[in-house]
Amino acid sequence: MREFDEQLTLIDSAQVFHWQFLDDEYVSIVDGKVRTSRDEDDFAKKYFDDGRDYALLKQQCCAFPTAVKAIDMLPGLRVLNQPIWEALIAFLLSQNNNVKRIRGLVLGICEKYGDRYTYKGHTLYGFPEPSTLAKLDPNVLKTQVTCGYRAEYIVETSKLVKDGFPLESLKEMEVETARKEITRLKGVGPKVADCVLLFGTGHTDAFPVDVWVSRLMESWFDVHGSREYMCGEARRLLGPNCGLVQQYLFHAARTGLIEI
DNA sequence: AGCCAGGCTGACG
DNA sequence: CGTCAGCATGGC
Repeated sequence: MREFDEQLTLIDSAQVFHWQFLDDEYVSIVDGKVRTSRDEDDFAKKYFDDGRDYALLKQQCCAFPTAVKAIDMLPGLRVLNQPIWEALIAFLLSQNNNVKRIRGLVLGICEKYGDRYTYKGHTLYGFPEPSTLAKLDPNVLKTQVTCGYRAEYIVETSKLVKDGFPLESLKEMEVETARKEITRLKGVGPKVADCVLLFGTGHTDAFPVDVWVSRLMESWFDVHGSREYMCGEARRLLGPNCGLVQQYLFHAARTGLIEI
């Protein structure tokens, strides 16, 4: 029996956008299959990050009271290991956007172009394949999903992935190498890259800096400068699991749990 | 009503 | 190398 905060991790944390609470359980289509938070197969163990010592995280950043506080205030928050493709599309849509709308866009792209599934009388939709999105006219996508200028990023990226862009091999690379590689995709800058690496390839040392993290780095850690600089400082200060810590910090800041 | 959102691109110094 | 307008859309 897995113990973690499902509402927090799967719905509220903004690391994934296509889970739903139906009847009495959390359900999604992940990698082409119906998944629930109660699954106990090997895929689920990896996806839900079973086996990680989350208590150890606190120890690793014990020099930083606010980090410890954030971790203490959010017990049961986990960092998922998502399929890279799904994380990539979701975070392409996320840029310069708010969480509520990102969820709508991700669900929209699944409903419009993904396979349909039936689970206990509910209809669910999976992520569309790269080849499916690669065929779309960006203007049509823009009309059907209202993702604005991001439509071109989605289609361009889908074409490259369909034609063999090696997403899986990112897992074997050092963060900086993987980062450089994935930012070749149009619409993938430093921040989106770090989200894909943190949530999709298991790079726990990827440290996404968005507007919230930028603010919190200044006020909680007294780190000032460009987002790239903050990124490096975070790794230096918080260590090789700084990405996992980021998730606690981000949520604490964004929800106002801890005052910026 | 107007600023903001899990930013990026391309242009220009 | 750093800076910056422009970008689509909707939440609040």
